[in-house]
Amino acid sequence: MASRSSAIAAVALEREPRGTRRKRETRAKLLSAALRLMAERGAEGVTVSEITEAADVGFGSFYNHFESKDAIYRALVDTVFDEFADWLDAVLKDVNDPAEVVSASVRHTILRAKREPVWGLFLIREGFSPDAIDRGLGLRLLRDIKKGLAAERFADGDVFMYFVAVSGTVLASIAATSSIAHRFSTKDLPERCAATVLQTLGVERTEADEIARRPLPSSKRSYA
Amino acid sequence: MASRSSAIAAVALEREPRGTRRKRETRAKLLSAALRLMAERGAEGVTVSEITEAADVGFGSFYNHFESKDAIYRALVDTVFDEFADWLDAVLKDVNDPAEVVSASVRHTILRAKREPVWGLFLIREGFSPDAIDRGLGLRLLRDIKKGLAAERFADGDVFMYFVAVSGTVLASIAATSSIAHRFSTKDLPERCAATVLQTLGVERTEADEIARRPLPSSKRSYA
DNA sequence: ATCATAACTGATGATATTGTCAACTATGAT
DNA sequence: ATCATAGTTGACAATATCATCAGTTATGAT
Repeated sequence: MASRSSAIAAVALEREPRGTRRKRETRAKLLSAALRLMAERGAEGVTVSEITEAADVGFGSFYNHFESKDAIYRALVDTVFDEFADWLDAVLKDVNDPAEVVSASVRHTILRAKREPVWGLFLIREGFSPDAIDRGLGLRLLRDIKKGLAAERFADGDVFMYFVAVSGTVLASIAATSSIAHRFSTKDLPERCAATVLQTLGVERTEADEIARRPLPSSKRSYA
Repeated sequence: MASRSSAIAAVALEREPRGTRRKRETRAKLLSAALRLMAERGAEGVTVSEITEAADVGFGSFYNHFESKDAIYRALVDTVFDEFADWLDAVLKDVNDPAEVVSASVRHTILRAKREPVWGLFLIREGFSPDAIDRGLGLRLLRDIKKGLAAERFADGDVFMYFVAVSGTVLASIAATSSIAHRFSTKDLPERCAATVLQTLGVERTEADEIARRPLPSSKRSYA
């Protein structure tokens, strides 16, 4: 085990010099700390020194990687919204039924929010900001809804309303988990949310339930 | 017309001494300025001096009314979420059909967000914050959904999912208006959103469309 | 008209935050 | 082993923000 992991480390070293790795890790620590703090208190409510302290790096290091607080925030939005959309595309590239694509996307999103509450918090906090909808996750959803309509898989209807209904329902599901949810069960929330969304898109109730419970196409690879 | 309104003003003066009115107006100016600034930049991203400057009152006046930035923010949440819920209750008190209550609530909410974009911005910015769902608007919606289920007006289903679907769809409608909406028409958005929401609750499509287009019970009185 | 009270005001000192920089350390090439 | 380079670091000065307070103005009762 030890020899195996050091062999892996050796290979990694060969590909990526220590210096480069060190820099990348500092940047990653800053991004991760900023994600947590900004999700909890909002982008503006966090100071640079709080970020560097939480990341356990020197104050000055921040400015080696980002020119301002706003810059790290923008980098964060890119990471959260775009990288996850790319990951979804990779995981679901072989799924042909648009209904199943939407269902699996919804489930993966809610699952990740549950596994990484900070990620979920950031998603709901920034998901409605005017310049955030028009990005990775949103564009991807719009595309899938159009596909489903073209294939007559969804009931003939209003693309725009379908889009806001699906995105809004998913975000609200995640948000409600940490507020009123104490009075409700959130067991099987990914599946229940997927089923509700499919019904809104006009899929028959029993079929919606069935699709929402299918084995979830997944991946061993981490999100980013 | 002029004599009528000055008569009203005279009565108001009699009931409310100038001093009291002055104080109330200062407070109102502060709240209104804070609403605009916090909606645009987030609660934490605004300074007290920015608020007093925008409100056109002295810096020190702020602390006559609120003990901190956080205090004015909380007062704002109360205003936005609770007063509007009370207003909705007053306007819709004579409507008996739960489907029509939900439809009219949805339409009024979107209409107000359109008339007062700052109000809408604040609603979507704070509507998902963990302690904001569990307030006026949210509790009211929950109550109406339960009523509709008890009356078997909505399809038998998951109260929690119904709640998040309706609230999420409304918030996302408002949010999308100022982002991706440039590629879609938002004509009749209140009605389209109400119809979508009713369908999600299990109301038949043609009936949902009809309810969503009924004359909207309204009121001459302002919201607050 | 006079006065006590309530509300407003901006200057002030205390504190917090920012962005820069010169010194320091780790890295990897020679 | 030596050295140039890249990356890290915290101290520092400049600036921003906060909360208080003593002085001012408006109000309304006598």
